[in-house]
Amino acid sequence: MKILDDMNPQQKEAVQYTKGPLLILAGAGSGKTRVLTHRIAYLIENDVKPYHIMAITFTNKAAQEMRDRVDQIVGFGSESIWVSTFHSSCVRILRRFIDRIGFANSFTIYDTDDQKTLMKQVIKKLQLDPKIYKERALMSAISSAKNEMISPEQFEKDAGLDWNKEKISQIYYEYQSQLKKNNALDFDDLLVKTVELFKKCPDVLEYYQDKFQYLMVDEYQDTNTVQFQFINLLAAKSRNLCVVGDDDQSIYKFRGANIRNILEFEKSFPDAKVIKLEQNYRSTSNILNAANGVISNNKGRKEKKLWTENEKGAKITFRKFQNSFEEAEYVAGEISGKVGSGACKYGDIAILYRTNAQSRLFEEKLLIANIPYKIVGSVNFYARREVKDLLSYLKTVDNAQDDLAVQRIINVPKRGIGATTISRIQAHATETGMDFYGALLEAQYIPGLSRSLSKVESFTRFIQKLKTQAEYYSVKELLEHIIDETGYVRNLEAQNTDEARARIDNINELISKVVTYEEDNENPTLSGFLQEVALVADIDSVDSDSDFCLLMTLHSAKGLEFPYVFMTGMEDGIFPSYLTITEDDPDELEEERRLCYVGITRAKKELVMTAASQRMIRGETQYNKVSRFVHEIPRELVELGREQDLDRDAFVNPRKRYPNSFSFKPRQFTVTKAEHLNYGVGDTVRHSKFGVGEVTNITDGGKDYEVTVDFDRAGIKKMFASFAKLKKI
DNA sequence: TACTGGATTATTTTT
DNA sequence: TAATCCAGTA
Repeated sequence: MKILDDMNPQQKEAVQYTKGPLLILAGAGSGKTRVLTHRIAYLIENDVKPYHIMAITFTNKAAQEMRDRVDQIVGFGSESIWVSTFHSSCVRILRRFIDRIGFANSFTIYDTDDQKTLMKQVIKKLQLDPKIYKERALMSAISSAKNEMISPEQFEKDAGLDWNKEKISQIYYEYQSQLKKNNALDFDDLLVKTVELFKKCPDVLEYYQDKFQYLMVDEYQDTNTVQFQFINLLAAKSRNLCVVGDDDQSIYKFRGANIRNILEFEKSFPDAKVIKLEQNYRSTSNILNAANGVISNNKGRKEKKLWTENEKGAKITFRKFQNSFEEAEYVAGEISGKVGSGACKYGDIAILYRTNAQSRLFEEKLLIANIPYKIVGSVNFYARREVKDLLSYLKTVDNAQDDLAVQRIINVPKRGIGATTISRIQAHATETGMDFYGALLEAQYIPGLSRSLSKVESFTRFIQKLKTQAEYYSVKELLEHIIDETGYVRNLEAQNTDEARARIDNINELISKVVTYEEDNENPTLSGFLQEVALVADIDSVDSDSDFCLLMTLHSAKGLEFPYVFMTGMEDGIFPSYLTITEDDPDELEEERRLCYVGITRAKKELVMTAASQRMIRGETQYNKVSRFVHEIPRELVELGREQDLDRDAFVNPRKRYPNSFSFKPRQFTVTKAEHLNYGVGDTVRHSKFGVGEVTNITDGGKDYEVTVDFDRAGIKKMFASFAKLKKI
């Protein structure tokens, strides 16, 4: 049978063990995704109906990949398998049944931004001092409570006489009641409400238990208590539960992940079969040994030893720099060198860092070096201001109960409806118990609005008109109509700044996402689009075919692999983070170490680690030592620039530099060449970094056009057309 | 009501 | 550093 071809004995066993609880302890790069996909294929070949199969992955991207791969093996039938993230599975269930626990099925989903806004309103409403009650802290307290399935009632009981906790429980109550009033759920609620639904409505639970007779959970080490309950409830009847995970890769404790879920799986399921996948197919043995060296410093792991038949490969490169600018220049230089020499393409390379803020410098240097790159994470596309504004219009049209959306756009663009007016309307809404939009509709009965009344009325007229149009317009038409009527893009155009242009680009991107959605779905609806959009992560849209260097946090890199990996900012105080070191909590440090392990094991061929002895952190210069994790790599596996780089507390001579760091010679690029350029010699063009300049020369380099531009500010630059994205002006 | 500039403050990681 | 907040002004 071809499903079992090219599999090692453990993998085969995992694929064929389909009945009863199964724990697959899969080390990094041991082919667990392959096992999962082949397991699904195996089930289908053995007459399990695809709609009886559910697989939960960490990202939508992983889900899509899994589906594609199953399709390839089985040939067909993958569409009716549920492959999705915890959150999207829950949304799907709740859309159908949440009315059974008192919500409307058209509920909206609040992202972190919305939660924050709502929390601010709660604090205000309860007349608490925002200096003492920080929304961030409150949100995380409530989120942890939800992850542990603690209701406001329970929270209050647990608080006992603790005055502070008692206060938080009040906030928690109010926060939940506001959500309910807005017919909204936050991310955590998606899980909590689903479990609640299952518990309150046994018939619903039974329906899904019968439906999902074969369950698979990927990245099991990162599940939290609610997720654990969700899975347990679903699997309780069939007991065909297969979980795959690696305790060494558990990196989401801050999000409530409970590592005990995997460590104690055999306690919850005493009859569980355990299969270990310990052969690594991904990395060279040097990389793997470096990873093993680091992770062996952790206590409380499941016993396992990863090994590989792969060749030794290059040593781990470690370079230390005077400051973070040089670090970024070095990385850019190395990338130019590697790609220039034909060793690899841009898409083979990833730059990883601990915090999103670190991406900025790399972005700058890569841009100057003319290296195509993509930043994953930082600000989620759908969280950008212009995108959220437009989505809020759509949400208002779709579900006017969502007060936050209405309030967001009521004065965007400026309509002369100010804070005073809004709070008058809000007061009226609270008094009468109606939602904000409802209050807007009867603005004429609200005293004290005077001059703004007409403005409010013209706003509601506009929205009401949109609502009518929504019935026969496509989502794209509706969106374009909104953009046009509000003059959103025209306003941005008038600003004529780089930032405004970037925003317009994002809006166009949003329109094309709408188009894609409408093309891909048989029954595209406004609600459907909004729902799809609410749960996408930035990583989901990363296309593996495109030739870009990827920049992302170590967390985002989980589940991915790259031939060449740069782990940057390897400094105590950055990674492991300052907080971890100062709090002196061994558990926290172990989590950081696992993160380091995840980073190292992303690399297939070469791993480069860099550090800077001086770094600007929020306007302050910090001096950091080389990360302890670097020291934990067996010394013989590391290739150093200078011997003293690894000496602890070594003094760094600022004059000494690396001669090979800066090699931006013109090179062949492996990018798609534009058919023709929409500018020519003599035209004035704009570059996102260098500003405005005049094109002085264009040569056809075969794979791409090489354009020479004389910039007003930056001087003469030679660049490749497909990446420089010059715009004629 | 809108806008400006100065002060303040926050920082891990994300579905 | 960068985002956000707040007071004062037009």
